[in-house]
Amino acid sequence: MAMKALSKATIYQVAQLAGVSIATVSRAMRDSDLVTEQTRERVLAAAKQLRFTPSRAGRSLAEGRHAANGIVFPDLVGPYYAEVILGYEATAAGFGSSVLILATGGRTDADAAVRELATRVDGLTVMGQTVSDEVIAELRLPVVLLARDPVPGVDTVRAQNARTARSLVEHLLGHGHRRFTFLGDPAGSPDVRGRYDGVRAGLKRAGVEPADLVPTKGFDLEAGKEAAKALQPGTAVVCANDELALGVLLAAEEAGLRVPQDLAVTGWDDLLAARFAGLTTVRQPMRELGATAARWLNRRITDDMPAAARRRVLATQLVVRRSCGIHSPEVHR
Amino acid sequence: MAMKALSKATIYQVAQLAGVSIATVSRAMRDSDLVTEQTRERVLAAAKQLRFTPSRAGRSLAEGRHAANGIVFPDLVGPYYAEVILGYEATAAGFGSSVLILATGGRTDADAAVRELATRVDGLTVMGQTVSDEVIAELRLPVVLLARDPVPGVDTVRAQNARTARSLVEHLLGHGHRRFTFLGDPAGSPDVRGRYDGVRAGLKRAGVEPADLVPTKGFDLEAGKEAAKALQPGTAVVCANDELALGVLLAAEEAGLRVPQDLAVTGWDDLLAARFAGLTTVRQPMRELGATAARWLNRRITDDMPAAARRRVLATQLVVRRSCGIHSPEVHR
DNA sequence: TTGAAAGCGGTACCAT
DNA sequence: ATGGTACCGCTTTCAA
Repeated sequence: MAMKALSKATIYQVAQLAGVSIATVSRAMRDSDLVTEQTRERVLAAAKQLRFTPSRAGRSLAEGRHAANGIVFPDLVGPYYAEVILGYEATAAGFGSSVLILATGGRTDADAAVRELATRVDGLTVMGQTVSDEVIAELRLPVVLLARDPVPGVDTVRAQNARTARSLVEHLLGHGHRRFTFLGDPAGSPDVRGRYDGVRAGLKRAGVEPADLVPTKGFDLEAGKEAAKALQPGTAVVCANDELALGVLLAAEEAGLRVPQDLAVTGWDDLLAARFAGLTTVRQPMRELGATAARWLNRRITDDMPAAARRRVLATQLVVRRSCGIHSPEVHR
Repeated sequence: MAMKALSKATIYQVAQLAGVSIATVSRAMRDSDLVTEQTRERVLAAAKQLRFTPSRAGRSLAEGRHAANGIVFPDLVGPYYAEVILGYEATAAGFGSSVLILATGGRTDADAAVRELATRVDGLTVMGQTVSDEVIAELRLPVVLLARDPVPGVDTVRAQNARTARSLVEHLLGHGHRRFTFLGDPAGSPDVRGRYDGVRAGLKRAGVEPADLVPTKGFDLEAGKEAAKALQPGTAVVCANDELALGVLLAAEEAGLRVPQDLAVTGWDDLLAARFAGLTTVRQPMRELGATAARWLNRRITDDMPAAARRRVLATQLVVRRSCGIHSPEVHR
């Protein structure tokens, strides 16, 4: 007994079984009117019996659209990207759009992968450090940039970096810190560069000597621990993200340095771990970033008129805990 | 001047420009042989000039495959799923397969969404508590189950739950704990049920009275804090995951309870935060789970012969820190 | 080596 | 209200 039934049913088979044309089947399964209720029932019954599901490829070809869009990101390590993508997926789903993901991290053929992805979707959201502007420019479909420097004519959604970094510096200055180190590679991502710029601006404005820049090779715990070796006691270490900062915390403990007395440390992202490590950091609206990108992309795909490129910078928020300096009675958690 | 150039080029236009048939274009862009080097060059030049990229829909329809597969998961909150998906994507990419994601959390039409997804891919990986076995059974394509109870005839990849949970209990017993509470909803996911079963088995074997079951409505920090209200001092609280445990830790601190003296707490997942909270927990090979699923799915898609269903349980590892009880000199981090 | 043409599985226009 | 049919863009025989 062969399992013939396993092969997918086509619209032709449904039409035959229902005794109608394929056009009628197509209508019955989509348009409300233009088909007798009686006919529709017959068609639906046949479709059910055959377990018919319209072929996505056939549809896409005929409709000239994929009903899907993609998001390109560097990596998925740490909760940051995951949260962004979740916000993205949820919003895209609301528009009836499937989501394809592409992590460029650790890939040598990122450009090719993005081009290939571009053939499967109606639009693309491109995050941070993934592919060059050139690749993006030659993409022939709607694009939204996320956490990335703007490109003329392309929508861009970002989180506040420089300004909040300045606030962070001011807070540290308030603690009496005068020696600063920035940990992380500003060339590693636009976000990090923004944060670094903000730190420099804040120090300059206060007339304090510029921060030492200690580039890291990555943005994870290990990179932080490694980089911490070069740190001088009595320094305020502003880290590009929480994981680096947590690495520094670990290294400091091993080295017997007290935080914040011997070393002040701050992060960025407000991961769950930051709360338990007592790490002063900056919170970003991650889901909202993803949701906004998805919304804008959908608009680009749907709209006919080529509206002017939009840009938005979502606010971020300083979260003060104990790693940045001794605070008065208030308990920060 | 209309931007005609923006419309996508088709194989016909390339053929015309190169002065050959579409068949030749198709060959030139794929097969190595069967085409003169000279012809190929001409075709590639034309393709380049027109910025031609084969239509994915056209291809899929002709080839009868999508070169894509999907993964269905409950949610993306917390690093757990993100890690699994990252491992999955990386491996799938190695097979030249794109990845579509679908989060069923907070969706009322999960079944329909999964069915729709099934039309866009060559195979599907389905995680934990997302859709019913019935839906999976009626799917007419290769499926791999991840962190989910096996279904006859379907490949399943899971992480060790019960056994490590027993080890965890034994460790707690070693600390002298005799009153246990399990925090989390065993009905909420197969993983959690496995952990609960392991705890019960461990206690039963030791002749200790069964653990109190305190179901939570979710698996996040808030749920943990909320549930903590019902906890009695002097109890060992085994939580279904780290976030719940961290919530308990927070609540304990607020209530002035010392951990582990007044309350022993354990989690599951070994999130980054667990390390900083000193939380005893269990580490899972998250990326490896995803990678294995992707590998198996690819095999199902590629292989012709319907091999017997495979099952694998990946090992997990107890990570002892200070929340479970007072340890001797060793410092656990 | 190359071309003509038959699908692949739908959608939608044009008749009837 | 329904059917016939021309696409949608590509792959792959089958001939030449």
